[in-house]
Amino acid sequence: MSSTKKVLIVDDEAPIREMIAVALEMAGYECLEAENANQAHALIVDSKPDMVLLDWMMPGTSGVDFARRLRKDELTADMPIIMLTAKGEEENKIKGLESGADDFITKPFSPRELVARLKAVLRRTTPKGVEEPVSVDGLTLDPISHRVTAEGAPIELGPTEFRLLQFFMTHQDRAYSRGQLLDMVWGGNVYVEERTVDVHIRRLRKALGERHDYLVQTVRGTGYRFSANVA
Amino acid sequence: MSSTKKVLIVDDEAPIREMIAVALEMAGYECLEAENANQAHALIVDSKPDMVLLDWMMPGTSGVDFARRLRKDELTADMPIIMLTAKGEEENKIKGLESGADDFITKPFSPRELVARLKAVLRRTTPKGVEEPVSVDGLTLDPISHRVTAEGAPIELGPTEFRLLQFFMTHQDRAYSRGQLLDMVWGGNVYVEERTVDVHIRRLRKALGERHDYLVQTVRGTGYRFSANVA
DNA sequence: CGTGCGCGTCATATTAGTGTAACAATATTG
DNA sequence: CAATATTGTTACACTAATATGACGCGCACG
Repeated sequence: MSSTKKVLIVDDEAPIREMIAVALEMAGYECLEAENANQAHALIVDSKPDMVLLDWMMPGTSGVDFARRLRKDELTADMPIIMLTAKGEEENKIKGLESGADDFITKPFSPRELVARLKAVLRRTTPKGVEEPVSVDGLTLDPISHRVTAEGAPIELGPTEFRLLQFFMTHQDRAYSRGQLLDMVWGGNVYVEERTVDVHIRRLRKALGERHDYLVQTVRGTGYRFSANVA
Repeated sequence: MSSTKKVLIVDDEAPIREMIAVALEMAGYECLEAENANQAHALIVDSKPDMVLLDWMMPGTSGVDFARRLRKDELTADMPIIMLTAKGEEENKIKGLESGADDFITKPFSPRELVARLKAVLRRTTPKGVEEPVSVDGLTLDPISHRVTAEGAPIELGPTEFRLLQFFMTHQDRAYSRGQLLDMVWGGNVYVEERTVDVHIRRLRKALGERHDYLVQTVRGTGYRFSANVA
């Protein structure tokens, strides 16, 4: 589990992106850059960064619009966003936060401030459901220790099954198509057969054993669902 | 699926277009072809494809320019675009994304990859309608979890019955002919006996049980109706 | 440079869902 | 009430969708 966080910087001015990137890299972050909304979107689905630094003013789709767009799509809905804006536009702050930004920084800012805020947001958003253990009917998944147990007894899972189960446990009672599962669990830029999902479902069920395999439910003609309720 | 997607292939080399078209048609897409920007533009306005496959290198207006042009026109601004380019031109990738392409494939590519990418792009650009649960007299259908319950107790439905019920619950108090139901629930381009509808109505009623089967009402000489009010 | 493990794909088995036809029941018409 | 039109029911062959087991490949680790 790589603990280096990926940050996507979206700004139309290359020098600014560069400056920020340097600051962040010195602080141990990995940086991606995009100069407009479309490019940013492509990179997000592609590389799944851990957070987005978004310039307020951009030609084409503005930062706010883009943030809103990200919030709407489930795939990116919980992506942390920090808005960057020029000074003296306090009223924008309102709109920025409304649009779903997690924080707001006005230029000019010091690298130290940026890193500090970023850390804060990351600390605040990352543990949200991501680092907390989840458990259902005696089945527990602990993201921190990367372990799954049934009534305390450990369950062996391959990496993919683990991610799959983690996704399921954090998105219960929802039917997902194989395609959606591929997007969410495998990642945006892998191209595998949809049937592969079946196989991993199978492996997951087998690993869960009779006691818990009812949780992974088939929704015929649609996909799969994880739920503690039968049928 | 219900609606077959139309894909416009723009490339100046006919054999390549043909190859791509064959691959896509096998995967169940409908294909349009154009060999230059003008022709492509005409087809776009004319047939409104769901996405465009655009060759990077073309005589006349190049792929990038054309993409830009599409992005500028409001009518075509959100048309998904996948760029095709020759290998070993990584820096083009940047420009491709800049110009607004949603994805980028370098030749040579396998048909499988092409189809997979296409699917992915289509999946993430097709906005999913926000689906709220509907409920009538204790009967609830939740599109998200893909579940139907009567007073909380789950009801088993096959895919077709599910769609049928979903259609009914979102179009209540209105009589539909069997033909209309076939169009709406089965999809426009399938040929099945109209009496098949009767059978599925029967199955639906049976699944709903005595408690709720009154909701599905026969309109003699016309078809069926879903309503909480008794006729 | 083997070796083992996890992953993706295939081929095959299994099961669930569909459409049709045939017959029963019920309404409609005159 | 008979004759006819329409809908309800059921059984069944057929198809589509999912489950399962096996295989080979690539990669990390020794």
